[in-house]
Amino acid sequence: MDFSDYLKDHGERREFARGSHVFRQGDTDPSLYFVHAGFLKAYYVTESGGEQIKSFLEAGKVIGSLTAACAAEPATFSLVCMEDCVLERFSYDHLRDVAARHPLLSEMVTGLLLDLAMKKERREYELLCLSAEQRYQRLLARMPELAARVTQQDIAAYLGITPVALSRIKKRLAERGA
Amino acid sequence: MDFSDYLKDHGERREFARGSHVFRQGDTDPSLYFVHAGFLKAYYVTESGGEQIKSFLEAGKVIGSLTAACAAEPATFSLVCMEDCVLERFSYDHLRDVAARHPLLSEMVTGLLLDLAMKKERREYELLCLSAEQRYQRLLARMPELAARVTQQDIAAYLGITPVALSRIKKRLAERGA
DNA sequence: ATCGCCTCTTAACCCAGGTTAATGCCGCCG
DNA sequence: CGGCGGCATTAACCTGGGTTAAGAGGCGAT
Repeated sequence: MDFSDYLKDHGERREFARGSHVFRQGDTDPSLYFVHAGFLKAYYVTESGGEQIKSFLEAGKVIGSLTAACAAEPATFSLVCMEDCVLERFSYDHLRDVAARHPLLSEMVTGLLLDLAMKKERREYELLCLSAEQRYQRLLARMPELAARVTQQDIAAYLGITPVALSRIKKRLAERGA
Repeated sequence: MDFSDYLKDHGERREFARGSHVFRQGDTDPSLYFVHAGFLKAYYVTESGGEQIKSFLEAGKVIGSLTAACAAEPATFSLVCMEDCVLERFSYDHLRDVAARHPLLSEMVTGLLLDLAMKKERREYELLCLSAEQRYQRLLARMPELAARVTQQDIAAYLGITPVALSRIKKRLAERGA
């Protein structure tokens, strides 16, 4: 039994329209979601009302609130669809139960967590050690299709800056590059 | 078999003097380390030569380079002892092998990864959404003993700012608080 | 004791990014 | 068709943090 078998047996297929929320910051939805198709963003709302983007999710990714799924605490971020999406809903607790009897699945779970931890670590490095300009260039290198798919506002919110600052950065790069 | 049993059977006890490195950025040491006693810092060296601290490690924590342990790539950070340390060295691959036959241990491994992922996520949130001043206050709240154990330079490097900026922040807080 | 080294603080100046606001553009809706 | 709302860009001004440098303890070594 591998992950796609598990989803076939125990996943609940759910469709979301562009713009609709899967869950919101503060909700206690303990589900995880596998992205079949579509494109989503996970974002924090800061106390001053600003929106900062935690990550973009494309087909093939798994997403959900760790705090809600594993610690029974409210989600620290919101998840919204930027395109029409097809998700497969499942429960982390249930997956772990089943994985306990299926080595292949179990390996996949630790692989998932490992992958998540490494991604977060890379993001930590970028936020801690790189300038906004360097983060922008890395983002373009890693997700070249992103520029077409999302607004400058969202790219800025991912980088942790304002759209105004991003516009300045692009101008700087264009001048230096040309 | 639980984790302390595993360490007893398969861990290699190693002692490090204050100031010595366990591994350095770029090394390919695939080991993980359990901290028996002491205090360490994990830090990145940026291209401009600056030092940014990824995390502080106290007794009871597990640390190692994910990239080196799981992806056979060089470590992205260095690990140095800030006090004399006693570590227990083990291999992630081996632990996973053994865990495959010991449910308790296996649960402990996923718990470890989960804990790591949640910590990284919190740090990501702080770096993305909070000001240096807010990060400083949170750090004090979370690790009140830290101020005594490390220098202002290290606290600043953890926050992602310079010691000069940290000094200014403390002055601001003192003036506002008084 | 004193020298040297290191840490912390403070000040002066600089720069990246935040804020606000104006402009132009595009797409949508009536 | 015209109007309107959202997005991107640009400019002007402000602010937090970086940089450099100076001075003030603290402390171990000679």
